[in-house]
Amino acid sequence: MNTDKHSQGPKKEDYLSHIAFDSVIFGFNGKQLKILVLEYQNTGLFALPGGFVKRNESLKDAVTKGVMERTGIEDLYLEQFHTFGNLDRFDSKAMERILEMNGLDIKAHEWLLDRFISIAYYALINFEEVNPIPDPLADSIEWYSLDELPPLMMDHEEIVQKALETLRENLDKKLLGMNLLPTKFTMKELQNAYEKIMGETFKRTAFQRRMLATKNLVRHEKLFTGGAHRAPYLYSFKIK
Amino acid sequence: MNTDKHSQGPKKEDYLSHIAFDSVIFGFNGKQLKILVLEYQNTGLFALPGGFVKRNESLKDAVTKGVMERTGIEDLYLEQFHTFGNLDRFDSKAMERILEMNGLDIKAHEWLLDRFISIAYYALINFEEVNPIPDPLADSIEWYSLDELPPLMMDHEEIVQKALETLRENLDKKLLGMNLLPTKFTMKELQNAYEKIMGETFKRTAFQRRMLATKNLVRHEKLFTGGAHRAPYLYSFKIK
DNA sequence: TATTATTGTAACAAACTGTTACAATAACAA
DNA sequence: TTGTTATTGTAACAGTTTGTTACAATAATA
Repeated sequence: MNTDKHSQGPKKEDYLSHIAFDSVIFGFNGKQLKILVLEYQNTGLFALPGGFVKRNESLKDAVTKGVMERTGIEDLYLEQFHTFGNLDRFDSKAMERILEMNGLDIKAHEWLLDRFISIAYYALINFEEVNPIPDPLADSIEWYSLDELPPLMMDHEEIVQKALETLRENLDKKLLGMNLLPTKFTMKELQNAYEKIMGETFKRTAFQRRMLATKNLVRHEKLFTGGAHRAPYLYSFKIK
Repeated sequence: MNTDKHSQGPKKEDYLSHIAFDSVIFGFNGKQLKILVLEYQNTGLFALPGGFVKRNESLKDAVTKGVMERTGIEDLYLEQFHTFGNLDRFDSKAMERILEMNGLDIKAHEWLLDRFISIAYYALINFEEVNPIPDPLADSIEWYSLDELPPLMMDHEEIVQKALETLRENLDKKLLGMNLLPTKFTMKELQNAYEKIMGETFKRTAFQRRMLATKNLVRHEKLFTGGAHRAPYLYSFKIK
């Protein structure tokens, strides 16, 4: 029996039909904000990492497992932000091409060509801690800056936009405890994260005061980088 | 051929399997905040109005149509707030009972006993403008205050909680143009709506100043109610 | 010990919020 | 007409938060 990854795709009977998930995985390294995009084998098609929900697993578990398989990270910040259910959101031609280029039998995977409703989640991680792993059907997975995204298939660009909007709305409430930054970080790194996500700049002093006023930061030792200037303190988020 | 409403339920082939929607329909009349709850025929089971998505209609259209069928309102404020996908969220025994009590053949409707993922929306309407219409399978649909809800089936109480949380978070951003209030309303009615939704009281003068500062209200003529006191102005939301 | 680049805070002003006070009504009664 | 009562619309003041500028406190290096 051929167990090569190209010999068999997801089996219809294992999954809930018509239901998919997509994930917008935001990565930050103290300087740049990027997202993970995968490219399907020989098709020139770019897409968000996604998957299907097994009949015997919860939606949340399916997404957690899916994102873990791409990033290797088990304990990440995941937030559901929207479910996409337009009629025009599935492109059976593209899916057919992906199956074909992966040597998968189209008849056996016909259920994948049907209409899907997709529940979208975003994740936040520090991309320097991650070695992304491609989808079984994809041959590459790469970090892309938001302003240098390749054209994404189906409605995936709309999904990214909505993810960014939601992240911006939630930033003040939910940046805490998330993994976008290393455990300990400087105020400048935190400000960079805010600025890259919000797409605007902040005054250093006001930003510092606002962050400290939240009482959600713990101050640690100073960070000596070798620069000829006063060393900044390191901070971490309080676990609530 | 029997066309009685009890003779046939939704047909499997018309709908996307495993996908449902539920709606939390908030109503306000200037004084009280309520939601619509329906009771299934002879079962003692209470539930949120919901439905399924046809294969050839968008998710949004399905929900809009569903809510319209219960309320008669075509043009309402609808917002998707969460998708519920836990394993324990479907109770096939309850569904079986509902089918049975409606004289529907269980075999023919077996797909309804399977696992469903539900996309939840909330709607905002002025409940004095509405004559709720029961589900084909339900025998009553009634307005209930949030603090006097009957026990709801499955995870519907959790859905209501999450709807209320989301509504509270969105109130300042999205109260505008919604139909919770009549087109023209007094500042007191607006304050009542805010207080009932947020579950807290506000100082009259500060509330009035805050609302006027948003620049989203248009002032109209005064409202003479016959009360022995200065008459309040009427306001409406600016259409943006 | 001076120089340079940053960081941490203080100080002041401007904007926003909370609270109190009070004048301006509508309806009604004397 | 003129009080009386209940409620509404604003102004005034205080307290709090936010924006801006200024400046002292370092780390490394010359």
